[in-house]
Parts: sequence; C-alpha cells; structure tokens
Amino acid sequence: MAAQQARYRQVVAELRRTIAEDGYGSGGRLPSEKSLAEQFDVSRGTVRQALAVLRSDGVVTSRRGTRRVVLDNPPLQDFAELTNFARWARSLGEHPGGIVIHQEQRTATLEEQQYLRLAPGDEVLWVLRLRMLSGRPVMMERTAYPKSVGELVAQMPADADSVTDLLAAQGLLFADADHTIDLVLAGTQDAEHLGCAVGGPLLRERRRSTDPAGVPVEWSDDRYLPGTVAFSVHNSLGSSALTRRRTS
Amino acid sequence: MAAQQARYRQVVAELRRTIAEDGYGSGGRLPSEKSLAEQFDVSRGTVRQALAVLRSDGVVTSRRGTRRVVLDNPPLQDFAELTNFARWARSLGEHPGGIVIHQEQRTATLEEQQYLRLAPGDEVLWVLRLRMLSGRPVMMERTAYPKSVGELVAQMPADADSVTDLLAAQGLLFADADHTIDLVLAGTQDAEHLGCAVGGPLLRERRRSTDPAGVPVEWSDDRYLPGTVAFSVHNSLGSSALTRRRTS
DNA sequence: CAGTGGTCTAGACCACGGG
DNA sequence: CCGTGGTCTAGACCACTGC
Repeated sequence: MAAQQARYRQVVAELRRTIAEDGYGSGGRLPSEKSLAEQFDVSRGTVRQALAVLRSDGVVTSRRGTRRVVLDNPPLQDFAELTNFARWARSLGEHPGGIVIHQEQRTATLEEQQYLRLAPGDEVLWVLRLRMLSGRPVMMERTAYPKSVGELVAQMPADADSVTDLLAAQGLLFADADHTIDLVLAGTQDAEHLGCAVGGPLLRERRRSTDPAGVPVEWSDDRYLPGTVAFSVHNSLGSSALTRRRTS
Repeated sequence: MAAQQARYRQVVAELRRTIAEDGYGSGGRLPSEKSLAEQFDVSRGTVRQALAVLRSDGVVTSRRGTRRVVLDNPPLQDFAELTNFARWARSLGEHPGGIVIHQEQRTATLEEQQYLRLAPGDEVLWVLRLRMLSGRPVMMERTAYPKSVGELVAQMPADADSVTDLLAAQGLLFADADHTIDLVLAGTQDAEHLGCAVGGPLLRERRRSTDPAGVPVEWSDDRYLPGTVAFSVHNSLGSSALTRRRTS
C-alpha cells in the first residue's frame, strides 16, 4: 500500500471512492462541509483541506452559498505516471521499452544553461533515447541532465525501462515540472528511428523537472508520433496551471 | 483595480512582487512562515493559504524541514486569458479577429450529448469560426453550445471579437475547463480557411468549459496552424493538473 | 432568512532537514 | 538538537445562494 497517513488524504480517498461509485449522483451535490466533518469525525479545516485537493483536480466545484457539485471527473493520473514513461506504459497495459541511441557528456549549450540553471562551462549528460510501447516506436527523447544527475544516469543499462525509477532508488525525486506542448516537424534523426517521413508532424513535449529542493534535474525534448498520445489538463478560475503561448 | 479583498490574496500579490523583483534571489529561500506572518501581521494560517497559491502556480517549492525555495517562475496567465482568445491576443500586442463561417442549430451528436451532459434529442448551437491575429488566420474553432447558451451566442455579431466577454456581460461565467491537446491533420474545411494544405498538421485543443455551478456551457475543437502557439503547464507532486493519454 | 462555503485566528503537536 | 513546514483543532465572522 502507498504511504498514506495524513487524515485529510484518507478523506480525499474516501470521497473519491464515493464519487466514483456515483454515491452523490452525476452532477450531484456533496454533503455540506459541516456534515462531512461529522461523518469523518474530523474538523471542518481538515475536510476543507481534502476538498481543496478534489477542487484542484477538477473533481468538484466550489462556490460560496451552495453545496459543491460533482463534475464529470476525468480519470486522473498521479504525477509519477506523467513523469515516468514506463509507469505510464504499464498503466495502459503496454510493455514499455527504451533504447539509448546516443549519449555524450559535453559542455551545456546556452539553452541548457538557462533551463538547468547552470554556469557557463558546466557539463551535462545528453542522452538520445527511442521509447517504445510494446515494441512499436512512439517517441524520441532528448534529455540533458546536470553533471551530478548524469553520473547516475550514465551507469544505467542502455535498455533500462525507467530512468526515473532508477533515479528514485538513488533518492533522487522529481517534485515539480514545467511542460510546453507544441508541434514540430521530424528531422532526419527523428524520421530514421520513429519510422516516419522527414518533415512529418510530431507532437512535442518539452519538460523541465526539478527535485524537491527546486534544483533542476532534467531538461527534455520528447517527440511523439501522431496518433499515439494526447495531453489533458484541467484548470479553473482559482488555479490556472495551463497557459497558451505564442511559439517562440 | 481588480477586486482583491481577501487578505491572503494581498499577501500573494506582495510575495509575487517581491519575488519578481528578485527580493529573495533566484533559487533563493523565502522567510519562514512565522516571520512572514509577523511581517504581514496575519496568522500563520493566512500565510499558508497564500503560499499554497504560489505553490500550485509553481512559483515556490515546499518541503518539510526547509524554507521554501523560489523556482524560476514562468510568467503565468490567468484563467480568462486562456479561455478568451481575444484577451490572449491583446496581451500579445496583436489585434484579435474572428469571423463566423457557419452556424446552425441542430440536435446534439452523441459526443456532444456526452460532453455537454445533454439528453438525447437536446439541441445545440454549432458554430464554425475562423480566428485571426492581426488579420492572419491562425485557428479554426468548432464550438457546440447547449441551447440556453446558444441563444445568447446566436444574437452576437458574426465578427464579435470575444464571445466570452459578451457571455460574461450576460452573467455567464466560465469557471472550470478540461483541455485535451493533440495533433490532427487538416481537413478540406480547415485547409480552405487557414490557407494550409489538406492533410497538413495542426495543433488541436479540445475544451469543455463549465460554469461555476458545474454545468457544461461549451464544447470546442480548436485547430492551430503550426508555429503559432504552444501550451504550457506546470504540475507537481501535490497537484497533477496534466495528464498524458493514449489517443482515442 | 437559513444554510453554505470563504476567510481568518490562535494554538497545538508532529515529521523532517540540516547543522 | 533546533527550526521548518505539514497537519489538525475549535471557534468566529462574513458573503453569497436560493428559498
């Protein structure tokens, strides 16, 4: 079982379960915070902490004056499933695969310096990987790791299913990530390994991940074959995680 | 001035300002909650409420045992800027434009029934719009509104800059939205109006928006020309707004 | 007007990080 | 070990919704 001690997290889990079982009806209304507090035998503050989680996950609404309403809730993944290709693949019932095609240690480019918060002259480990779902190529991944992280990555087998898991085993956790999603055309390298035409469209996700202390640990450019993935986001008046940008 | 009464929101604003001015240094650490509470003359609870906002916006980290760290914070838009094409365009210094190409009231398709939570036989207003930035076509928008909303939309001029603003003026607010981002190939309709090749790649954002009560008010399929936009998301261990899905 | 969620307080104890 | 953020409580008042 996953670590789950905080009382409010238990409340989150119980509420999620009830909602999933349609306990309040689709588009139905939750009991008041007061009655939930009595039901779970916690204070209203704890109930509100739990409800804040459901709110930010887009499971329920919240408005002064009325009870909370259950939204048609999309199945949500946790953070690990997003940052971790292998775990995601398995959750789909597919077999994850990955091959390191090229790997080198070199001085960070300007872009890498910026995203990984490095000084000029600092080194990075740059890795080019092909990712597969049950043997089918789906994604080209170009990742730059700062030197300290790179030293761990470099020791991994070239066909490691999950770099993230191996890093976690070393105590290196991913806590935050910024993602930018856009469209690019396949270069010769992409085309060769993904088996698409040069100039063919790819869905790109660029990602900068940081550890719990806020130190950047990864800067990646992932390019997916069309028709293999889509990205979903929920946001609301209170918390807008999503942003539309002009392509730079 | 924007409405801003809640004390914790003022604290958010002040902290944001200080951070923006590099008051704590890049990658620097915030004062403790206790000292912030004294500084702002509020309780620790209020400070924590403010910090939670900055946390979920990806501005600062949070870990037990250490002070919060300032992340390299990407400039964030508010919710309105994402849901509102015209407002977004203006924030880029561009002139927003939109033309209704086709519009019809008809019975909802199965898909529309599902996303807008309608009953079989319910009607929707379906609108096909071309969106422009300073005269250049950038996006094809196909939106279905439930009948009640559609009646408001239908009264709007065909070249209205912002449907959202006009709806807001009628008291209809957008409070929550689910977005799915993927890649599609242009159909003949897309190609004709966007001026791209049939079969050319487009970045698609599908969106379902709901009002504060959780009632769906819009279901849209927006297709952007390559190179015009990118979407950015922040997420973290605690709140995962982003999801990677297999294309369905 | 009654009920609900939003805000705020003051205090308490715990778990973790780092010296 | 100390300082920090994480969790939880009990109570208060306010702003809004909807009857």
